[in-house]
Amino acid sequence: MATIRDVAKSAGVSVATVSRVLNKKGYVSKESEKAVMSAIASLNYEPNSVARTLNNKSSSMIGLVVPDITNPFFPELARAIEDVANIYGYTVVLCNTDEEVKKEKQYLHALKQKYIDGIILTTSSLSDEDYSKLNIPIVALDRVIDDKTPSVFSDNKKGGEMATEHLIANGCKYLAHIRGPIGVGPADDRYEGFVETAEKFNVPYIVVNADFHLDRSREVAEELLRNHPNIDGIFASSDVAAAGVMKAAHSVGRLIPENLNVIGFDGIPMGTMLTPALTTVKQPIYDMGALATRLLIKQVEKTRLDTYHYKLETKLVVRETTKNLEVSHE
Amino acid sequence: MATIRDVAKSAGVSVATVSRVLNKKGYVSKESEKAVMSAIASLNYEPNSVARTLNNKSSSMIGLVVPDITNPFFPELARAIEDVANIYGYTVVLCNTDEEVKKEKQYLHALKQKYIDGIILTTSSLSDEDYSKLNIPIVALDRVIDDKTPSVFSDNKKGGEMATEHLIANGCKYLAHIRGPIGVGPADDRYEGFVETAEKFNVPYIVVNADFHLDRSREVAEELLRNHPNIDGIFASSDVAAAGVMKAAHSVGRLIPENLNVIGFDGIPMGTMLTPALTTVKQPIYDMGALATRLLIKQVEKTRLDTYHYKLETKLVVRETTKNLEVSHE
DNA sequence: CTGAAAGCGCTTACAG
DNA sequence: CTGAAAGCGCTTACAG
Repeated sequence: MATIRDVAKSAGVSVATVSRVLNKKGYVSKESEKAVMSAIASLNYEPNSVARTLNNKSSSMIGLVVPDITNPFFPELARAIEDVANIYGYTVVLCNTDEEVKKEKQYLHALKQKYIDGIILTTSSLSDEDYSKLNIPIVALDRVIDDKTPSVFSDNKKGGEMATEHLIANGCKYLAHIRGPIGVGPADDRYEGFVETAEKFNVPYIVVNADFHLDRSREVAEELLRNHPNIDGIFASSDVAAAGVMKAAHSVGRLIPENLNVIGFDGIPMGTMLTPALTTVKQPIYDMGALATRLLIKQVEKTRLDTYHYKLETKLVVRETTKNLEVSHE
Repeated sequence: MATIRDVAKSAGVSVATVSRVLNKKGYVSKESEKAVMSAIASLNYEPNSVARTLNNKSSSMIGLVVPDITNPFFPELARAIEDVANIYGYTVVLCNTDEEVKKEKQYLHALKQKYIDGIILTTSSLSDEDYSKLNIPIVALDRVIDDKTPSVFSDNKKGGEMATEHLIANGCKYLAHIRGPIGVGPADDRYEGFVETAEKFNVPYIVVNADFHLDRSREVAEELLRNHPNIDGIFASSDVAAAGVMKAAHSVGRLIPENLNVIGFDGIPMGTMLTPALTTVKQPIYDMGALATRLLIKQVEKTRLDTYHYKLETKLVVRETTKNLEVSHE
């Protein structure tokens, strides 16, 4: 492969001059530029990015840290991130941490060694100072780390309210919430939205704890439905949990939506694949990923951010697991 | 950050000696080694991987090229790849190509610039020579590129046979196959397995063309079920397509599995989330990814491969969308 | 067993 | 506007 020396020689100039035209930096006479350009073309020269990285301490790579790409919430996020990274000439390194501190540390470390330019964190097992000690631009996605770290997340509380209002508007008289993991910000916010709305409208409700996973949600939902057969509206804290609720309803012989409304949260593609298709509160997943990446790149390129925290709107997507129970009773 | 010079100075040796202990290469006296080790520890020194890469022309990174990580077949593959890459000290760069030649070329190019050590391809839009010209170790995953490129894939034909046999064993008298995209190897093989088995057992069948996507599969399945109401067993070429079939069945009022058996292919997690849970032919997705990565790393580290092409077994996973129709009629 | 030196392929003050 | 030289932080013949 041709190097910058080869180009310099072939163009009859110094490597410094070649470097200048490569980077469009500093003065270069028209003639020199021409000579360099044609040398580059004829030698099929491409600057070596590793050598550049070593000098610039910048690799044009960003790291994406997720708990587990297998969780259906993340692929779309990853796609968005990669898409906009690609537009700006960055490449993305994928890291699954399983929320393990050790793995996360190890990855952040490895990324730093590689002069990674920035990191998008969708998990945060470490302490704030661990992150700031890293001294690499970070954007928090689907969570908030601290005030100084830019973050992108959706309005989970309002989403919880929307879900609950929808159930109530549909005539549900006894609500339940399959709550996500306690202590996880988005899950807590959705819970709050649920509780406040149910109370605001004076509708009785029950909350049961689960995680975001299918099996656990299914179990608790089944028990819930058996013990409280008059529940007629369930808000699950994630779409996957809602799928578990649907299975539970099937087990106990409840018909969705005819005598049980179910609504999820997230808006992942799986929801459309269910039968009946899942009504949900959709987060703008792709937009979240895209925005986070833009913010990160801005930081990398030292552009001042005007806003640090972006709360994006969620949207009610009515599909087939909810319907107006009063109308249907007629 | 401390550099190798700092360590050398602090240990009272030359950088060459430090480098030797770092790489466990060449002779170093016990004493020098000790001095270096403690200098490393006290300075908290870590070798700079970019500088190493520049020298070694090896980055300890591998590229993963997928059409779209959002396709639910890929996250598990990506996870497996990242897991084993991590074990061997490699990091993975994610590239979505949308099967576009231009994007793929651009990525392969960028990866090469970064001295990427190897590439796993789950797509192959380019010509064989484009790949060999790259001159980077490659492993083909879920497809075959050519004889000299190691590949990992599952036994799609046999999988198709298993699916079909299962339907027949369940007493299905009139079969249909929702075929995947024509010309895509795995889809073609599943199709062949279906046709041969149906003919072998002399069971009438219909094949309709679709892609691997939900909507198209749903459409063709709905039309199929309307026009041929006596179809009682459908083999869909992917789990996502099977989800489409389930929606179609629901639309036309067919009950699964009571009077329509449905079986998918892939074994992605979504299948378990459906109600009823999807019977499927499971590919060993994680194992495929893991094996491909091991093969790639072997090549990178110049270990001779004894086998180039690995065809892995698929497995029938009976869940809730199939049951013996004859028994149920009693 | 060890060090001085060249080299990986760039970038960037500095002097002119 | 341009080039010689130092430097980014390592590795690796080579000579001793």
